[in-house]
Amino acid sequence: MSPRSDAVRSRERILAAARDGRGEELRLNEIARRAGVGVGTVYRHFPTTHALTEALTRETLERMREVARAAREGSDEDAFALFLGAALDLQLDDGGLKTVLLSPADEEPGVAELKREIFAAFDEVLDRARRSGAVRADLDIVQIEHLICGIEYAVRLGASGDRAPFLEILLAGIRPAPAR
Amino acid sequence: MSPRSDAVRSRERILAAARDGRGEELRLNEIARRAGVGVGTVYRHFPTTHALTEALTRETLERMREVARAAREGSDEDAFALFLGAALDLQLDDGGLKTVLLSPADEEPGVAELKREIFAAFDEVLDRARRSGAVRADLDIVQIEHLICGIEYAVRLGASGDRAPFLEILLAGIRPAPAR
DNA sequence: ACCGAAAATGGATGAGTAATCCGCTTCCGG
DNA sequence: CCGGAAGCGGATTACTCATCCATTTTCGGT
Repeated sequence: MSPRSDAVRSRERILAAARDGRGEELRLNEIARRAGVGVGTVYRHFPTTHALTEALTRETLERMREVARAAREGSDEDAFALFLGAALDLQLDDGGLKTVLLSPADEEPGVAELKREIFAAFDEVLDRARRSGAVRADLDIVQIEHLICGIEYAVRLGASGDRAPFLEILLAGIRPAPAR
Repeated sequence: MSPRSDAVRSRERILAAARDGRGEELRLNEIARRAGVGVGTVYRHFPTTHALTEALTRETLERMREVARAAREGSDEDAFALFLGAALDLQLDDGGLKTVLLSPADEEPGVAELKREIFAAFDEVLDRARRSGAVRADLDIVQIEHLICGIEYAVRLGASGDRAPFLEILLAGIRPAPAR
Protein backbone atom coordinates (compact mmCIF):
# COMPACT_ATOMS: atom_id res chain seq x y z
CA MET A 1 0.00 0.00 0.00
CA SER A 2 1.45 3.34 -1.05
CA PRO A 3 1.68 6.06 1.57
CA ARG A 4 -1.10 8.59 1.93
CA SER A 5 -0.69 11.86 0.09
CA ASP A 6 -0.85 14.00 3.20
CA ALA A 7 1.87 11.92 4.81
CA VAL A 8 4.12 12.46 1.83
CA ARG A 9 3.43 16.19 1.93
CA SER A 10 4.19 16.39 5.64
CA ARG A 11 7.42 14.48 5.29
CA GLU A 12 8.63 16.75 2.56
CA ARG A 13 7.69 19.88 4.45
CA ILE A 14 9.54 18.66 7.52
CA LEU A 15 12.68 17.83 5.55
CA ALA A 16 12.56 21.19 3.79
CA ALA A 17 12.20 23.02 7.10
CA ALA A 18 15.04 21.03 8.63
CA ARG A 19 17.27 21.82 5.67
CA ASP A 20 16.51 25.51 6.04
CA GLY A 21 18.08 25.52 9.45
CA ARG A 22 21.15 23.52 8.41
CA GLY A 23 24.03 24.12 10.70
CA GLU A 24 21.93 24.90 13.74
CA GLU A 25 21.06 22.10 16.08
CA LEU A 26 17.93 20.14 15.22
CA ARG A 27 15.13 21.48 17.42
CA LEU A 28 12.03 19.50 16.70
CA ASN A 29 9.57 22.10 17.93
CA GLU A 30 11.15 24.77 15.79
CA ILE A 31 11.20 22.54 12.73
CA ALA A 32 7.52 21.66 13.24
CA ARG A 33 6.65 25.33 13.48
CA ARG A 34 8.59 26.23 10.34
CA ALA A 35 7.16 23.23 8.48
CA GLY A 36 3.62 24.21 9.46
CA VAL A 37 2.88 20.84 11.03
CA GLY A 38 2.33 19.69 14.61
CA VAL A 39 5.16 18.33 16.70
CA GLY A 40 3.43 14.99 16.79
CA THR A 41 3.69 14.76 13.03
CA VAL A 42 7.42 15.27 13.15
CA TYR A 43 7.77 12.46 15.66
CA ARG A 44 5.52 10.20 13.63
CA HIS A 45 7.79 10.57 10.61
CA PHE A 46 11.08 10.62 12.49
CA PRO A 47 10.85 8.83 15.80
CA THR A 48 14.34 9.92 16.81
CA THR A 49 16.59 12.81 15.95
CA HIS A 50 18.90 10.28 14.41
CA ALA A 51 16.25 9.17 11.91
CA LEU A 52 15.83 12.75 10.78
CA THR A 53 19.58 13.18 10.51
CA GLU A 54 19.74 10.09 8.32
CA ALA A 55 17.02 11.39 6.04
CA LEU A 56 18.79 14.74 5.75
CA THR A 57 22.04 13.03 4.99
CA ARG A 58 20.83 10.58 2.37
CA GLU A 59 21.95 12.74 -0.54
CA THR A 60 25.41 13.16 0.90
CA LEU A 61 25.60 9.43 1.52
CA GLU A 62 24.78 8.83 -2.12
CA ARG A 63 27.49 11.20 -3.24
CA MET A 64 29.92 9.41 -0.96
CA ARG A 65 28.93 6.09 -2.46
CA GLU A 66 29.70 7.42 -5.93
CA VAL A 67 33.09 8.67 -4.81
CA ALA A 68 33.84 5.34 -3.15
CA ARG A 69 32.81 3.37 -6.22
CA ALA A 70 34.94 5.55 -8.46
CA ALA A 71 37.91 5.08 -6.15
CA ARG A 72 37.45 1.33 -6.18
CA GLU A 73 36.93 0.98 -9.90
CA GLY A 74 39.54 3.45 -11.04
CA SER A 75 43.15 2.47 -11.31
CA ASP A 76 44.48 5.70 -9.94
CA GLU A 77 47.60 5.40 -7.87
CA ASP A 78 46.35 8.02 -5.47
CA ALA A 79 42.83 6.64 -5.21
CA PHE A 80 43.08 6.38 -1.46
CA ALA A 81 44.35 9.91 -0.95
CA LEU A 82 41.69 11.27 -3.25
CA PHE A 83 38.98 9.35 -1.48
CA LEU A 84 40.15 10.55 1.91
CA GLY A 85 40.06 14.14 0.70
CA ALA A 86 36.60 13.71 -0.73
CA ALA A 87 35.35 12.06 2.44
CA LEU A 88 36.72 14.92 4.52
CA ASP A 89 35.06 17.46 2.27
CA LEU A 90 31.72 15.68 2.46
CA GLN A 91 31.92 15.50 6.23
CA LEU A 92 32.81 19.16 6.48
CA ASP A 93 29.94 19.97 4.17
CA ASP A 94 27.33 17.89 5.94
CA GLY A 95 27.69 18.00 9.68
CA GLY A 96 25.39 15.02 10.14
CA LEU A 97 27.39 12.64 7.96
CA LYS A 98 29.83 11.72 10.71
CA THR A 99 27.00 10.70 13.02
CA VAL A 100 25.31 8.60 10.39
CA LEU A 101 28.50 6.85 9.36
CA LEU A 102 29.53 6.03 12.91
CA SER A 103 26.16 5.08 14.35
CA PRO A 104 25.00 1.47 14.18
CA ALA A 105 21.36 2.57 14.22
CA ASP A 106 20.37 2.85 10.52
CA GLU A 107 16.73 3.70 11.09
CA GLU A 108 15.76 5.10 7.71
CA PRO A 109 15.22 2.52 4.97
CA GLY A 110 18.14 2.07 2.64
CA VAL A 111 20.70 3.76 4.84
CA ALA A 112 22.18 0.48 6.04
CA GLU A 113 22.71 -0.63 2.44
CA LEU A 114 24.31 2.67 1.47
CA LYS A 115 26.70 2.46 4.37
CA ARG A 116 27.57 -1.14 3.65
CA GLU A 117 28.46 -0.28 0.08
CA ILE A 118 30.49 2.72 1.10
CA PHE A 119 32.49 0.81 3.68
CA ALA A 120 33.02 -2.15 1.38
CA ALA A 121 34.50 0.04 -1.35
CA PHE A 122 36.45 2.05 1.20
CA ASP A 123 37.90 -1.12 2.64
CA GLU A 124 39.01 -2.33 -0.75
CA VAL A 125 40.67 0.96 -1.56
CA LEU A 126 42.36 0.97 1.82
CA ASP A 127 43.60 -2.53 1.25
CA ARG A 128 45.22 -1.55 -2.01
CA ALA A 129 46.76 1.50 -0.36
CA ARG A 130 48.17 -0.70 2.38
CA ARG A 131 49.73 -3.05 -0.12
CA SER A 132 51.20 -0.23 -2.16
CA GLY A 133 52.87 1.11 0.97
CA ALA A 134 50.84 4.30 1.28
CA VAL A 135 49.25 3.33 4.59
CA ARG A 136 50.48 1.63 7.74
CA ALA A 137 49.47 -2.01 7.99
CA ASP A 138 48.10 -1.68 11.51
CA LEU A 139 45.29 0.73 10.68
CA ASP A 140 41.84 -0.57 9.93
CA ILE A 141 38.95 1.19 8.29
CA VAL A 142 37.33 2.15 11.57
CA GLN A 143 40.44 3.84 12.87
CA ILE A 144 40.80 5.70 9.59
CA GLU A 145 37.23 6.91 9.82
CA HIS A 146 37.86 8.05 13.36
CA LEU A 147 40.90 9.92 12.16
CA ILE A 148 38.89 11.65 9.45
CA CYS A 149 36.41 12.71 12.10
CA GLY A 150 39.23 14.02 14.25
CA ILE A 151 40.65 16.03 11.38
CA GLU A 152 37.17 17.31 10.56
CA TYR A 153 36.93 18.44 14.17
CA ALA A 154 40.30 20.17 13.97
CA VAL A 155 39.40 21.95 10.72
CA ARG A 156 36.15 23.18 12.25
CA LEU A 157 38.05 24.63 15.20
CA GLY A 158 39.93 26.88 12.81
CA ALA A 159 38.16 29.97 11.62
CA SER A 160 39.48 29.72 8.08
CA GLY A 161 38.08 26.30 7.30
CA ASP A 162 41.22 25.61 5.31
CA ARG A 163 41.35 21.86 5.16
CA ALA A 164 44.45 21.45 2.96
CA PRO A 165 47.27 21.39 5.54
CA PHE A 166 45.34 19.13 7.86
CA LEU A 167 44.59 16.68 5.08
CA GLU A 168 48.28 16.61 4.15
CA ILE A 169 49.14 15.91 7.77
CA LEU A 170 46.68 13.05 7.92
CA LEU A 171 47.99 11.48 4.74
CA ALA A 172 51.61 11.87 5.79
CA GLY A 173 50.84 10.58 9.27
CA ILE A 174 49.25 7.33 8.20
CA ARG A 175 52.10 6.42 5.86
CA PRO A 176 54.35 3.71 7.26
CA ALA A 177 57.40 5.03 9.10
CA PRO A 178 60.36 4.99 6.69
CA ALA A 179 62.98 2.42 7.59
CA ARG A 180 66.10 4.01 8.98
CA MET B 1 38.60 41.59 52.88
CA SER B 2 38.76 37.82 53.01
CA PRO B 3 35.77 35.83 51.78
CA ARG B 4 33.08 34.77 54.20
CA SER B 5 33.37 31.30 55.68
CA ASP B 6 30.02 30.11 54.36
CA ALA B 7 31.00 31.21 50.87
CA VAL B 8 34.20 29.21 51.05
CA ARG B 9 32.29 26.19 52.29
CA SER B 10 29.71 26.44 49.51
CA ARG B 11 32.35 26.81 46.84
CA GLU B 12 34.16 23.72 48.02
CA ARG B 13 30.99 21.70 48.25
CA ILE B 14 30.01 22.67 44.74
CA LEU B 15 33.41 21.77 43.33
CA ALA B 16 33.38 18.45 45.16
CA ALA B 17 29.91 17.64 43.84
CA ALA B 18 30.92 18.61 40.32
CA ARG B 19 34.00 16.40 40.51
CA ASP B 20 31.88 13.48 41.65
CA GLY B 21 30.00 13.52 38.38
CA ARG B 22 33.13 13.89 36.24
CA GLY B 23 32.50 12.65 32.77
CA GLU B 24 28.81 13.41 32.73
CA GLU B 25 27.70 16.76 31.44
CA LEU B 26 27.56 19.59 33.96
CA ARG B 27 23.97 19.94 35.10
CA LEU B 28 23.77 22.79 37.54
CA ASN B 29 20.57 21.66 39.26
CA GLU B 30 22.00 18.23 39.84
CA ILE B 31 25.26 19.61 41.17
CA ALA B 32 23.39 21.96 43.51
CA ARG B 33 21.33 19.06 44.83
CA ARG B 34 24.37 16.86 45.40
CA ALA B 35 26.27 19.74 46.99
CA GLY B 36 23.37 20.46 49.32
CA VAL B 37 23.11 24.10 48.26
CA GLY B 38 20.55 26.06 46.29
CA VAL B 39 20.88 26.57 42.56
CA GLY B 40 21.25 30.26 43.18
CA THR B 41 24.39 29.60 45.17
CA VAL B 42 25.93 27.69 42.33
CA TYR B 43 25.29 30.58 39.95
CA ARG B 44 26.64 33.08 42.47
CA HIS B 45 29.94 31.23 42.59
CA PHE B 46 30.10 30.26 38.93
CA PRO B 47 28.13 32.67 36.75
CA THR B 48 28.64 30.52 33.66
CA THR B 49 29.26 26.87 33.03
CA HIS B 50 32.61 27.91 31.64
CA ALA B 51 33.67 29.44 34.96
CA LEU B 52 32.91 26.15 36.70
CA THR B 53 34.81 24.24 34.04
CA GLU B 54 37.80 26.48 34.59
CA ALA B 55 37.71 25.92 38.33
CA LEU B 56 37.47 22.17 37.83
CA THR B 57 40.35 22.26 35.40
CA ARG B 58 42.77 24.37 37.39
CA GLU B 59 44.71 21.41 38.71
CA THR B 60 45.13 19.95 35.25
CA LEU B 61 46.22 23.34 33.96
CA GLU B 62 48.87 23.47 36.64
CA ARG B 63 50.13 20.04 35.70
CA MET B 64 50.27 21.15 32.09
CA ARG B 65 52.27 24.21 33.07
CA GLU B 66 54.80 21.99 34.82
CA VAL B 67 55.09 19.76 31.78
CA ALA B 68 55.49 22.77 29.51
CA ARG B 69 58.16 24.32 31.75
CA ALA B 70 60.06 21.05 31.88
CA ALA B 71 59.93 20.77 28.10
CA ARG B 72 61.21 24.31 27.69
CA GLU B 73 63.99 24.05 30.26
CA GLY B 74 65.16 20.55 29.40
CA SER B 75 67.57 19.93 26.57
CA ASP B 76 65.84 16.81 25.38
CA GLU B 77 65.89 16.26 21.67
CA ASP B 78 62.37 14.92 21.75
CA ALA B 79 61.01 17.61 24.04
CA PHE B 80 58.32 18.52 21.56
CA ALA B 81 57.13 14.96 21.00
CA LEU B 82 57.08 14.32 24.72
CA PHE B 83 55.14 17.49 25.37
CA LEU B 84 52.60 16.64 22.69
CA GLY B 85 52.07 13.21 24.21
CA ALA B 86 51.67 14.69 27.67
CA ALA B 87 49.23 17.31 26.41
CA LEU B 88 47.16 14.65 24.69
CA ASP B 89 47.09 12.57 27.86
CA LEU B 90 46.01 15.52 29.96
CA GLN B 91 43.25 16.37 27.51
CA LEU B 92 42.04 12.79 27.44
CA ASP B 93 42.10 12.73 31.20
CA ASP B 94 40.28 16.00 31.76
CA GLY B 95 37.51 16.55 29.25
CA GLY B 96 37.22 20.22 30.16
CA LEU B 97 40.82 21.10 29.41
CA LYS B 98 40.26 21.51 25.69
CA THR B 99 37.48 24.02 26.29
CA VAL B 100 39.52 26.03 28.74
CA LEU B 101 42.59 26.12 26.51
CA LEU B 102 40.65 27.18 23.43
CA SER B 103 38.25 29.66 24.99
CA PRO B 104 39.25 33.31 25.23
CA ALA B 105 37.00 33.79 28.26
CA ASP B 106 39.26 33.16 31.29
CA GLU B 107 36.71 33.97 33.95
CA GLU B 108 38.29 32.42 37.01
CA PRO B 109 41.17 34.37 38.54
CA GLY B 110 44.59 33.12 37.55
CA VAL B 111 43.47 31.06 34.61
CA ALA B 112 44.57 33.64 32.07
CA GLU B 113 48.07 33.68 33.57
CA LEU B 114 48.29 29.90 33.60
CA LYS B 115 47.30 29.74 29.97
CA ARG B 116 49.72 32.46 28.97
CA GLU B 117 52.59 30.61 30.61
CA ILE B 118 51.60 27.33 29.04
CA PHE B 119 51.35 28.77 25.56
CA ALA B 120 54.56 30.74 25.90
CA ALA B 121 56.54 27.64 26.83
CA PHE B 122 54.72 25.57 24.24
CA ASP B 123 55.56 28.13 21.59
CA GLU B 124 59.23 28.07 22.49
CA VAL B 125 59.36 24.29 22.38
CA LEU B 126 57.55 24.31 19.06
CA ASP B 127 60.00 26.82 17.69
CA ARG B 128 62.94 24.63 18.57
CA ALA B 129 61.20 21.64 17.04
CA ARG B 130 60.63 23.60 13.85
CA ARG B 131 64.27 24.58 13.64
CA SER B 132 65.46 21.04 14.32
CA GLY B 133 63.29 19.83 11.45
CA ALA B 134 60.80 17.85 13.49
CA VAL B 135 57.85 20.05 12.55
CA ARG B 136 56.68 21.72 9.35
CA ALA B 137 57.42 25.41 9.24
CA ASP B 138 53.91 26.39 8.25
CA LEU B 139 52.22 25.19 11.45
CA ASP B 140 51.63 27.56 14.29
CA ILE B 141 50.78 26.82 17.87
CA VAL B 142 47.06 27.27 17.37
CA GLN B 143 46.92 24.78 14.54
CA ILE B 144 48.90 22.31 16.61
CA GLU B 145 46.48 22.70 19.49
CA HIS B 146 43.58 22.16 17.12
CA LEU B 147 45.26 19.01 15.86
CA ILE B 148 45.70 17.72 19.39
CA CYS B 149 41.99 18.30 19.96
CA GLY B 150 41.19 16.45 16.75
CA ILE B 151 43.33 13.51 17.78
CA GLU B 152 41.75 13.57 21.24
CA TYR B 153 38.38 13.40 19.50
CA ALA B 154 39.49 10.47 17.37
CA VAL B 155 40.86 8.57 20.36
CA ARG B 156 37.60 9.07 22.24
CA LEU B 157 35.66 7.64 19.29
CA GLY B 158 37.54 4.39 19.71
CA ALA B 159 36.36 2.09 22.45
CA SER B 160 39.85 1.04 23.48
CA GLY B 161 41.13 4.49 24.33
CA ASP B 162 44.49 3.45 22.93
CA ARG B 163 46.18 6.71 22.13
CA ALA B 164 49.56 5.39 20.96
CA PRO B 165 48.97 4.86 17.24
CA PHE B 166 47.13 8.14 16.89
CA LEU B 167 49.89 10.05 18.63
CA GLU B 168 52.42 8.46 16.29
CA ILE B 169 50.32 9.49 13.34
CA LEU B 170 50.13 13.05 14.57
CA LEU B 171 53.88 13.27 15.11
CA ALA B 172 54.67 11.70 11.76
CA GLY B 173 52.11 13.90 10.02
CA ILE B 174 53.46 17.21 11.21
CA ARG B 175 57.02 16.40 10.21
CA PRO B 176 58.14 18.23 7.07
CA ALA B 177 57.65 16.22 3.90
CA PRO B 178 60.97 14.58 3.00
CA ALA B 179 62.55 16.00 -0.14
CA ARG B 180 62.29 13.64 -3.06
C1' DA C 1 28.60 40.15 73.77
C1' DC C 2 25.95 42.64 70.60
C1' DC C 3 24.42 45.01 66.43
C1' DG C 4 23.77 46.46 61.79
C1' DA C 5 25.28 46.36 57.12
C1' DA C 6 26.87 43.64 53.55
C1' DA C 7 27.34 39.20 51.73
C1' DA C 8 25.52 34.94 50.83
C1' DT C 9 21.79 31.70 50.53
C1' DG C 10 17.91 28.90 48.64
C1' DG C 11 14.26 27.93 46.13
C1' DA C 12 10.20 29.80 43.70
C1' DT C 13 9.78 31.21 39.21
C1' DG C 14 9.80 31.94 34.10
C1' DA C 15 11.30 30.51 29.83
C1' DG C 16 12.70 27.00 26.59
C1' DT C 17 12.89 22.13 24.74
C1' DA C 18 12.00 16.99 24.29
C1' DA C 19 8.80 13.60 23.78
C1' DT C 20 4.16 11.40 24.45
C1' DC C 21 -0.59 10.67 24.05
C1' DC C 22 -5.07 10.71 22.22
C1' DG C 23 -9.40 12.87 20.30
C1' DC C 24 -10.24 14.65 15.83
C1' DT C 25 -9.54 14.91 10.74
C1' DT C 26 -8.28 13.31 6.29
C1' DC C 27 -7.69 9.97 2.92
C1' DC C 28 -8.89 6.33 -0.19
C1' DG C 29 -10.36 1.52 -1.62
C1' DG C 30 -14.39 -0.87 -2.22
C1' DC D 1 -20.24 7.81 -0.77
C1' DC D 2 -18.97 5.49 3.27
C1' DG D 3 -16.20 3.25 6.98
C1' DG D 4 -12.11 2.39 9.02
C1' DA D 5 -7.25 2.99 8.93
C1' DA D 6 -3.73 6.30 8.72
C1' DG D 7 -2.34 10.60 9.79
C1' DC D 8 -2.54 14.96 12.27
C1' DG D 9 -2.11 18.61 15.86
C1' DG D 10 -1.23 20.46 19.94
C1' DA D 11 -2.17 20.07 24.88
C1' DT D 12 0.46 18.06 28.21
C1' DT D 13 4.16 16.17 31.15
C1' DA D 14 8.75 16.24 32.37
C1' DC D 15 13.16 18.31 32.54
C1' DT D 16 16.84 21.88 32.53
C1' DC D 17 18.78 26.50 32.57
C1' DA D 18 19.06 30.81 34.60
C1' DT D 19 17.25 34.86 37.33
C1' DC D 20 15.53 37.24 41.13
C1' DC D 21 14.78 38.61 45.73
C1' DA D 22 13.05 37.90 50.59
C1' DT D 23 15.40 35.77 54.24
C1' DT D 24 19.41 34.22 56.74
C1' DT D 25 24.24 34.29 57.96
C1' DT D 26 28.55 36.30 58.80
C1' DC D 27 31.75 39.42 60.92
C1' DG D 28 34.08 43.93 61.91
C1' DG D 29 33.29 47.65 64.83
C1' DT D 30 31.60 49.13 69.20
